[in-house]
Amino acid sequence: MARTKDPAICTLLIERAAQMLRAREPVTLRSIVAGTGVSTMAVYTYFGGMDGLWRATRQEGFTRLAARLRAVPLSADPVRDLAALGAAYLSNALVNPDLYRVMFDAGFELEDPAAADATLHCLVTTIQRAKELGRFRPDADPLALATQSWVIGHGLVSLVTTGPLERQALDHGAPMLTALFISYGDEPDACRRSVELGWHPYPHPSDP
Amino acid sequence: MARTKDPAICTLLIERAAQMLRAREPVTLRSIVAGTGVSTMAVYTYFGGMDGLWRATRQEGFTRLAARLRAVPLSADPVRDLAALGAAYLSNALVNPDLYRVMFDAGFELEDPAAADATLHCLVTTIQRAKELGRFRPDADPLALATQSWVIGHGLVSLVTTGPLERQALDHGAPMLTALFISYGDEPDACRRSVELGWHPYPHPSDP
DNA sequence: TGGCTAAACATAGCATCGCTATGTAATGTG
DNA sequence: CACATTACATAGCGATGCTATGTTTAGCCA
Repeated sequence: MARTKDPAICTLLIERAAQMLRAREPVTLRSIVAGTGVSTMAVYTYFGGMDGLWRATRQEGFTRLAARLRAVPLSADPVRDLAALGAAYLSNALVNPDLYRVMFDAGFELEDPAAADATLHCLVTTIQRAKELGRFRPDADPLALATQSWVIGHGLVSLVTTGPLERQALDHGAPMLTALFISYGDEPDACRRSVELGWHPYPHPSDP
Repeated sequence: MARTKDPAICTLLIERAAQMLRAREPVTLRSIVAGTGVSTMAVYTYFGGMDGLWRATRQEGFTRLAARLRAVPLSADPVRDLAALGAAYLSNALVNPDLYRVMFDAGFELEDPAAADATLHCLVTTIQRAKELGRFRPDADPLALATQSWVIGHGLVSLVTTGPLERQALDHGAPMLTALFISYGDEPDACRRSVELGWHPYPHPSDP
């Protein structure tokens, strides 16, 4: 055989793309490799072209999202945790809005589709836990509820980051999730308390 | 003065852009004017560049959406009508998914912002009507409920058209809207009936 | 250990992109 | 009817993503 690909360069290019994305600079083939010492061909040997680099960047976005969701401290109250997970979802998207946009760009394809499923599964297990504690109806479909929570989170983030809604509109998340959870059988008063406890809609300034 | 701009050419260019968008062809300056007899400069005299043409296309998207919402037949049941409006929103986005994507692209700016507000106002008036009939609580905020309905519709459409969710996931719209309306005070059984009556999630093959 | 092979990487150039500078034709007005 | 102003065509510029080609380096086996 011959030389082996340097994984450091691979992550360097993705990191640089994400960084330029956040800086609102145009992400072009030549601007990415400028200053790194590597040539434009690296993008092709590593990712097969710009499309591949966008795909890898999308994957990076899901990786960061998964890390952020995994960092949410879980409690004995799964409904509170669901709200906390939703808030973390919003927080992640607001910290890297451009990375989030790339994640859901046209031509949605990942090299590792399990990464996207993992984030949903994170919600599903928490919903399952809520069911076992009798917070939701026994016949509640965890995947359906997880999907509907996702729809709310994505709808909010998407409309806020692209402009039509003000940042303050994120506050709608709490009552919307509350309405959704109640429709799945949770007791209204307890649900409101739990969601209020878990809901922290505004992002930390930190950015992992 | 001198020659006056030909509005026919203006609409022709927008129409062509929307058509190429739907055909999944790359929308480039030269490909747009190819075959029309007009030169590339027309895009600059009419729209000031490609950005202006995208902005005009975005506006066209809102115009079509408004027409579709206005075409929804209203009934004596405003909650039914809300569901019908939501379904029409989904229908419009599914018929022209690429036009819909352009509408909410980064750099959200319209030459006529009232067009976007008009669609929301369409929901607000129906919600107001529901309040007057006692379907929602007297202290319900119509704009908040309209915004939250929008979030659900946009979240669904966005996740379905970009890939992560299957088309069948649109069925989540009805229970989500039901949960939302109930949280605003509607009587559960009546709400379910109304939403079911108004909900037609799948688009007509026609495309105005 | 050393030579062969294949993969990683650099360089140069191509087609095409959006855009602008410049020239021409057409139209409304005095 | 002549002029000035605007619409539109043509040509070309810098920059884009990508590819063809050459060079260098790393791994395998005799």
